[in-house]
Amino acid sequence: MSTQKPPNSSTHTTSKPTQKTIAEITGLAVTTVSRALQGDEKIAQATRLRVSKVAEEIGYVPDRAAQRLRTGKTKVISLILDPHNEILGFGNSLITGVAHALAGTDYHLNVTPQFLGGDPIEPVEYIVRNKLADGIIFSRTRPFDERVRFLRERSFPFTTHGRTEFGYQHSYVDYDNEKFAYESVLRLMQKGRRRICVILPPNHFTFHQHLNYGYMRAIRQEGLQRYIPEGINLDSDMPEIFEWAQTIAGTSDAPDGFICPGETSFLAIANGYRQAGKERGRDFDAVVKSSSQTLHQIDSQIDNISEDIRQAGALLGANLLKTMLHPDGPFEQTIQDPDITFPALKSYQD
Amino acid sequence: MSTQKPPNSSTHTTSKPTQKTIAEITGLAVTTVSRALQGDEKIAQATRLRVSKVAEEIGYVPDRAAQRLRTGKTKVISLILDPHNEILGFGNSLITGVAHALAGTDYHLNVTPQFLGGDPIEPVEYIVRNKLADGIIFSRTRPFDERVRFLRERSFPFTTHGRTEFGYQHSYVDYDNEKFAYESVLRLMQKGRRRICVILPPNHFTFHQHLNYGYMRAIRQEGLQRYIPEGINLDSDMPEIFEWAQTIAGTSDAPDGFICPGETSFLAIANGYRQAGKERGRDFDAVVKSSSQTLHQIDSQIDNISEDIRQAGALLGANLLKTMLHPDGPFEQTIQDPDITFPALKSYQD
DNA sequence: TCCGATATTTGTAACGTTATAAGTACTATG
DNA sequence: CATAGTACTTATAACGTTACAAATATCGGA
Repeated sequence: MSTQKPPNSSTHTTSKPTQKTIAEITGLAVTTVSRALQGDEKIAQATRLRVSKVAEEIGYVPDRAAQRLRTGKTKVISLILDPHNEILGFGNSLITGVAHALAGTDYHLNVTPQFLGGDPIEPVEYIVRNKLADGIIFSRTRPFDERVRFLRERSFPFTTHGRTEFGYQHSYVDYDNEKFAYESVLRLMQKGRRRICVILPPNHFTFHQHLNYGYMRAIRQEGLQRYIPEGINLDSDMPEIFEWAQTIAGTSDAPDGFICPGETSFLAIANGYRQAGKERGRDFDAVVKSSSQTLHQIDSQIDNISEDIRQAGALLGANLLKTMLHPDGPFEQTIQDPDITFPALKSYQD
Repeated sequence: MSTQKPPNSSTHTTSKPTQKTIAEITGLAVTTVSRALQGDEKIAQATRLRVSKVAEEIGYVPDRAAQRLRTGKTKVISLILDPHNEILGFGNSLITGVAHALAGTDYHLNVTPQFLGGDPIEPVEYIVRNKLADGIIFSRTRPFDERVRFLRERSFPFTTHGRTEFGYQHSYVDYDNEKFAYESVLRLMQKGRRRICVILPPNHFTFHQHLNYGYMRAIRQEGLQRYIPEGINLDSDMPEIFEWAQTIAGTSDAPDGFICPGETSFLAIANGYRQAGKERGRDFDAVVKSSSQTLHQIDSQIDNISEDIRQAGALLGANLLKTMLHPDGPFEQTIQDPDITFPALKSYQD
């Protein structure tokens, strides 16, 4: 038994296998291995098969840093999330949806936190500056969103959750908040409510406008009185909303119907009213927008209009992938239709 | 004016500045620039200053892919998050905390989703396999956690939220759930409650044991009857808990005190009891563990014991950084003390 | 003036991958 | 049998950074 080491034997002992390892095993050149792994048609099918089999056997995984350095592509999609509490589980649902869209591709999902109170442009600038991703997804879009402008100027691929009001187009996924608000008013009227209040998001968000339009359209059409709280919005802390609700519950023109585009605002309002001796179903009703069936199942009297956040995430991911594949293709724009399935009114006679 | 291009003129037009650009401007070698930027003491201070000034001016940012390829370090910390709804805003708080700990270092935070129902080892294996991070943080730790074993075997740096029961040690941050449960029982007794029920997490989690120990210690000490629901746990859906609560509320030995290690379980229980005609404060009381002050501020009668998740994140980040810096140093182990500050009992006479 | 010590800078190679251009072998055609 | 085409493979260089070894300059002392 010889202890001598042949001069050209590479010591693939425990070190991570690379294309070089595959090349040595198969006797091919590294270039061939690389192209075979990419599925290049110019490489004989037999070779491609052999290479991928060996790769599989030795547990080869491409070095993303090297790929990234060479190609300039990070193969990463960044999802920017800010910690608003509007809809329970919003972040997780969105993540799950995007991850679902990315499954099967070689793209990784990277979640970048948007700090409370921080400028929304910051994480975007940071990602572009350091080339941390090939594409960006963000939410809470504004009519003239700085981030959209910034990314457009640099031709950096992105998709937004929510629309803008710029003259030019871009890829987005949005929910038909106008319809949600409109239908909510009608539903509350069906239940005999006349003093209908809507909780709006801060007015710098585009979906503030949409909710407002839908609400006002129904209010005017039905000849009702507009009731939009001042000082309170969808992003207010629960205690703030709670206190406000408790206060107004005692007034003579207290609302008897609420449109809550999120669960937390509803919970705070219901608690505030209850503290003031008012009961839901008897003294007031509400239509709540939620992503899960949670609230609805706890109390079937709460009218629930669903916004499928997970689906929104999946659409955002798919739209972004398309946008990156065809930079000059059409803009992928999707509007989600509210799922309006109210329980029959007769059930209230029980 | 000559239109001829000197042979060696590099065209630093609009292309991204690199160390080479700095080298050309300063007349130094690329190596010198690299070492100057690293703050190497062997480089003259004057040079270091000049280099960093030029770098600043031309907007140089290091190419992370190149650094990563060369050094093998990703400079990324991965936080694995699963979408449990136990404590409201758990994920966001944890992210914020870790990000805070990482601010000022050159580490990036990468959030990896743990899919519901997926094997917890999967994201860990994926990260290690593809070398997507230098360190990992995860939560929901189990007594003999597969992930801990996996990472230990490979000497991959990590910190956990929650302890294990392995013979060997590792870095962690945990909350004193034993104390939380114990103190909760005492508090409910103070309020005159005797049939005290605790909602426990699934029993494969370590903090199930801790909560159980604390609860049982107090129960035995006070000579009470143990009340632990079957079929329901902290991870059950709200509707499930709601239904369970509604059912037991009607029984003769219905609990009059609840220990809820999370807000959602409390909300479901309170709703279930209310549906059965029972009111909190009159028919039952609860001690709730929460991260925000939300619930407590909505209703001051809810006794709240706080778990500072944001701080936990900051500690996890700090612990992990230390662990990575001193791989053979002592294990960083931190236990968070519950913040027990109940409102005075006399306030209930109002 | 020469020597060694100290301070500072530099050239070379490499991390793992892929784009480009260039090669080789085989087959069909005239 | 030369030639052109086809099918496939390969050598070379480069992405931007840093580790290592080597070079150069500066200075005090004998």
